[in-house]
Amino acid sequence: MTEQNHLLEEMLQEDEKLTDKQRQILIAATEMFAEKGFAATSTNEIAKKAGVAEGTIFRHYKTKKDLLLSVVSPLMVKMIGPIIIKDLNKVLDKDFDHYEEFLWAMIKNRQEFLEKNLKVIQIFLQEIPFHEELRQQFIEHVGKKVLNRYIQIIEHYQIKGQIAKMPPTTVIRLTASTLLGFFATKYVFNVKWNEEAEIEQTIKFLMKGLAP
Amino acid sequence: MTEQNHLLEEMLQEDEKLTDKQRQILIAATEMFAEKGFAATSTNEIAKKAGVAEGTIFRHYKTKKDLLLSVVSPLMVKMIGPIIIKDLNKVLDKDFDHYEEFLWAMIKNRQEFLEKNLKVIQIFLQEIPFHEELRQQFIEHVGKKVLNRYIQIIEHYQIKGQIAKMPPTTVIRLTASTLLGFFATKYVFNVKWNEEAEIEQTIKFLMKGLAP
DNA sequence: TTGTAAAGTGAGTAATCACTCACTCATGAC
DNA sequence: GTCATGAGTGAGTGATTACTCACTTTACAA
Repeated sequence: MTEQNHLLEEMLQEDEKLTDKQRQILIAATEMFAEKGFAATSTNEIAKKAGVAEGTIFRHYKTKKDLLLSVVSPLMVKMIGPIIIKDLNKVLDKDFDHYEEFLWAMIKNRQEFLEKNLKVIQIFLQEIPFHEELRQQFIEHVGKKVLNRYIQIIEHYQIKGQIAKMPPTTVIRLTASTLLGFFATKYVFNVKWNEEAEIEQTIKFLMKGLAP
Repeated sequence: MTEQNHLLEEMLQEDEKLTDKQRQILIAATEMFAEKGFAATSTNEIAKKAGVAEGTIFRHYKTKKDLLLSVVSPLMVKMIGPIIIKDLNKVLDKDFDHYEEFLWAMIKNRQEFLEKNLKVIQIFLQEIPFHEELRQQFIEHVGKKVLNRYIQIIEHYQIKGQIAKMPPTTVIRLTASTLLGFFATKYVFNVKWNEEAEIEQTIKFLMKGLAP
C-alpha cells in the first residue's frame, strides 16, 4: 500500500465517521461559500441551511476559518496528488507514445475532476487571494510535486523529438494556459459549442505550436 | 469629438472636482479592497486609513457597494473602450501587416495597462463572482464591443491567409488564453524570467499554432 | 440498566457592522 | 457682513457578527 493510498483511505474512513449533521454543515458551507463568498457568509446562515444549531458548527470547527479549510483542503490533498502520480506513471510506462495522447488523457481526466468538484474549486479560486494558509497548502501539495513531475514528462517528450527544445517550464506554461483557457471558456462563460471539435482544435493548436 | 472622448473628458473633469478627502477615500478603499476583499473590509477601516470621519464616506457614496462600484467602474468605461477602438483602427488602417505585429503591439499595450491598474484589476477579478452589476457592466462595455471587433480583426488576417480557417471565436480563445497565461505567470506567480525571450517564444508558439 | 463520552443545543455575549443625523466649518456670491 | 451651500464630523443607532457555555440528548459498552 503506497503512502498516497494510505492517506486517501484514512480520509475516507474519517468521512464515514462523520455524523449526518456534520455532513450537512459541510454541504451547506460549501454551497454558501461558493455562492456568496467566505467573508459574506455568516455562521448563522450556514447553521440554518444545514438544519443545525449554530453551536453545533463550533463543536466541530474551532473557527469559521477552520470550516473553510475543512471544505477546501481535501481538494488538494485527496484529489490532485494521486492523479498526478498516475499521470506520470502512465507516461513513463509508455502508455502514451506521443504528447498528443497524453494531452487527450489530461483533458478528459481534468474534465471529470472539474465536474465532480466545481463548487469547491470555485471556493478555492475565490478565497486563495485572501488566505495565506491556502496559498501555502497549494504550493506544498500541488506546486512543488506537480511542477517537478511535469518537467520530467516534458523532457521525456523533448528527448523523443516531439516537442521543441525550449525550457520545460515554458512548455508547461503554454500548455497549461491553453488547457485552462479551454476549461475557463466552458465553465466560466458557459459557452455552448461543439465540444469534441473544440478539443480537437485545441490539441492540434498545441501540437503545431510546440512542434520542433 | 467622439462619444468615447466625450465621456472620458467628462470623467476627468469630475475627477478634478474631487476634494482631497474624496481622493483619499478612493485610494484607501482601493488598497483595502485589493488586500482584504470587499466583504472583509469595514467602512471604519477605510475611514481611518483615509484620515477621514466615517460619515464622510457616506456623504459621497450612498452605500459601501456604491464605493466599490466607484472604484471599479472607471476601469471598464474609461480604459478598455478607447484602447480597443484604437487597436482595431490600427489593424484596418494596415499599420500591422501581419498578425505577429498585432500580437506584439497587444502584449506591450496590455502590459502598460495592467501595470498602471494592477490593484483595481485585482479587485475587479476578486469581486466579479459576487456582484451581478459588475458582470453586467463587463458584458456591456467589454464583452459585446470587444468580441465583435476582434472577430473582424481575426477575419481580416484569415482572408490574408495568415491564420488557419477555424472559427474566429476559437482563434480568440486560443490567443487570449496564451496571452492571459503569460500575464498570469508574470503577475500572479511573480516569476523571475527573461522577459523578452518569453514574449518571443510565446508569440512564436501562437504563430505556429494558428498557422494555416 | 446504568455510566459515560460525544453530539447537539440555543440563549447569551461583547464586538463590530453599515449607516444616520444633528451639527460645525469653509468657501464664495451678493 | 451675511447668507446659502456643500464638505466634513463623530457620537449614536439597531442589527448582525463569530463565538461561548451550561445544559440536554443520543449512542453504546459494561
